Amino acid sequence: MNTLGELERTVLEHLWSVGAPVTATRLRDELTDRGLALTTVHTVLTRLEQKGFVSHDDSRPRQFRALGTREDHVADLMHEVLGQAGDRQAALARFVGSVGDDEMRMLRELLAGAGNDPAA
Amino acid sequence: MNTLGELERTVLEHLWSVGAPVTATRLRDELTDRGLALTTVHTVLTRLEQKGFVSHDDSRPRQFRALGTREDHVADLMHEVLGQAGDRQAALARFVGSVGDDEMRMLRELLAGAGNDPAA
DNA sequence: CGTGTCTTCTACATCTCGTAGAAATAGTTG
DNA sequence: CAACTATTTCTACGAGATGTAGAAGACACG
Repeated sequence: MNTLGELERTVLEHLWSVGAPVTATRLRDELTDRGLALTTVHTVLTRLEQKGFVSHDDSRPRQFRALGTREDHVADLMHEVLGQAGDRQAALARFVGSVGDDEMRMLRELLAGAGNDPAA
Repeated sequence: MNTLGELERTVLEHLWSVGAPVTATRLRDELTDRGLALTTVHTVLTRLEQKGFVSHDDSRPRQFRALGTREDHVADLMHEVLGQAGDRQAALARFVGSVGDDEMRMLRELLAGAGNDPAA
């Protein structure tokens, strides 16, 4: 399922935050703290691509970009997780029951906005 | 995070569905399809215990039980996942936006029931 | 065409997980 | 209590995932 390693997540996180296509070199330079070799970055990017999180064009210094946003990804994961529950309603209930006040308000607004016609 | 292997999940799933403490022997017998050795079951139970999902008493044929329910677990995971989002609201929005009508209704009811005082 | 860069291949160490044998422990029964 | 059987704990190993990168191949530029 959520099969992403530490480094993979870090790299993907960067791609998400940058929001635009970037080169492997640039990624390596922005992750200086880890002192990674350029090839390492490439390997990770390739794996992320195989997993469907990233894609690259064929321009010379290859440009890598994330497919989808972090929020989309999180929403997807939430659905996957919810799918594991035997009783979805019970799980949702506990989830909703344990969100903070802020989020609770937020949810109400969101639900108010979404197609709110019981008899569509 | 959600670090549970296939077999680990299966066993935990069983513990959840049984709802009561069970012995390793019984677990092995209920998972006949996998033809597991009793020691394998023990190993898995031990690992699940180390991960905080299971506990056992010290009666002779040890009784293992799941800590928490499946729904609680799912709710927890949803929170963990949501925590990964940079913009929680955006993530929640996408999540809510992609739930089916049934779930949507369900959510409305849940929110209606929960402490609904905007100015507590 | 040579040189530095970028990309792809290949490799390896570590960790997790499935799986279980061997050894140690503890009741059970004569 | 001794022999036996059921349990539990230790230890191990193979496969797959992930972090990490060297070596080799492909390219553009002067």
